[in-house]
Amino acid sequence: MSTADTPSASAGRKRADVRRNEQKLLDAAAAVFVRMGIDAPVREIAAESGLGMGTIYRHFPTRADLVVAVFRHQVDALAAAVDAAPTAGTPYEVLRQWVHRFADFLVTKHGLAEALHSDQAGFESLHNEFVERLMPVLDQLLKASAAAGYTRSDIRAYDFMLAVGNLCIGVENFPDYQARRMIDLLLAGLAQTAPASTGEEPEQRRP
Amino acid sequence: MSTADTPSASAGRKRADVRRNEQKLLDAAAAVFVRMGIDAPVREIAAESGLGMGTIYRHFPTRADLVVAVFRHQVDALAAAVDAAPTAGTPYEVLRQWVHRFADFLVTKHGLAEALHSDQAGFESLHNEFVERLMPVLDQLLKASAAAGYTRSDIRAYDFMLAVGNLCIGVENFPDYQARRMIDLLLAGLAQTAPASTGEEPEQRRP
DNA sequence: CACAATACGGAGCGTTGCTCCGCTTTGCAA
DNA sequence: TTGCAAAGCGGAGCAACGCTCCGTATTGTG
Repeated sequence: MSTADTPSASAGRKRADVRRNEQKLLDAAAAVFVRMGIDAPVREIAAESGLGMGTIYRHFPTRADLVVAVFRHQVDALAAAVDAAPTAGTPYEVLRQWVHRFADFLVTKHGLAEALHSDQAGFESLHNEFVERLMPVLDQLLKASAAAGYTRSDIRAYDFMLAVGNLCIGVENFPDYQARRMIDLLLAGLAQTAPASTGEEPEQRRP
Repeated sequence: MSTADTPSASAGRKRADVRRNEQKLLDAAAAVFVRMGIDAPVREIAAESGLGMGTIYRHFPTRADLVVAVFRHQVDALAAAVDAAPTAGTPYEVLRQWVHRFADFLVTKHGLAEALHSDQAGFESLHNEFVERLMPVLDQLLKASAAAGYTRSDIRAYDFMLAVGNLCIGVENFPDYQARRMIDLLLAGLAQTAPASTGEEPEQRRP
């Protein structure tokens, strides 16, 4: 549990009830998202939190903003993961592992992947949040892998990120669909030299 | 224009007004889908057709059924394309071209790709229609290409079809996203031998 | 031409995301 | 402690959606 992060965004001098309610909201939303998925009605979150609709919408102007807030620290963790990783293999392997972690994150949040690419009004903020936080990381991984000669260098991080996100769509509704396999296929398409399934050749120079 | 197919489904002895209205509905729906996308309100289609809500829902129990009916002949054409094609290259090239045609179809119908993988109630029929009609074709293409040694043989048509469909999601809302490139990447991942960007080596035996 | 069978129309239901404004709570200053 | 603006809260209400229901109109056959 403890799904929402610290008092976080704007710890600056706020009324006590505001901080308290923001936390309540984040906790309630997190619980409801787990129980009913990202698409849960706002009223449900209001009920869970014991607060009113108005309160929700003052704290988070749109449903998407609430979603962003709930998952922000997990997105941060994902963004930070690239530094923390002790280079556990070739750049390609590092890229590969990060992509899978990204996919796991999307898949475990019911409906997140779908929402990310939704045309629903207001959901651009969700898209933007992900792009802003995660694309630089992916770009870095892609460039490193390409520079070391493992993968093509003509693939934009933006496209690749959206693609991976897209491939995660439908895992819930169509249990037969094996998103992981398809992500691996995409990664295989990226590799330009050896399949590099087990990176055992650190003979490439790295920048 | 002429987006709806023949009197088609159930030409069997029906009241004249029924046939007439079904056609009106299909034409109106096709027009509205082009103008406002797949997600257009049913009321809009009712207005366009000059008919009432009740009529729509008697002919097509759910919005998804209407969508299926409108695009059925295009799906048929896609399914038939594989036979018509005079084997314009290696099996891999044939597969590749068909996949791109499939993608083009999805992309040009605003919101179709999204709807295909939606969890919205009633939209399973859309999914099913596509899987039933198109998966056998794709399976055949995949098997042919694999048998000729061009591509991996461990990829299921179902997964691959959903993946390609998924990659088409978001083209409308995020103009920067290059779905085609990502589909090519997936196809590249499928190839296990040469990149085969221009199939010029017909030295593989074919069954 | 009459009349049963069939189909139509659109008001209405339940559900959404989001807004609006009268009422309550808070925390500083007296 | 207490008074009182400023700030925040609650939930009825609005518009839009998919879909249903049933009184009325249309059809085609005896």
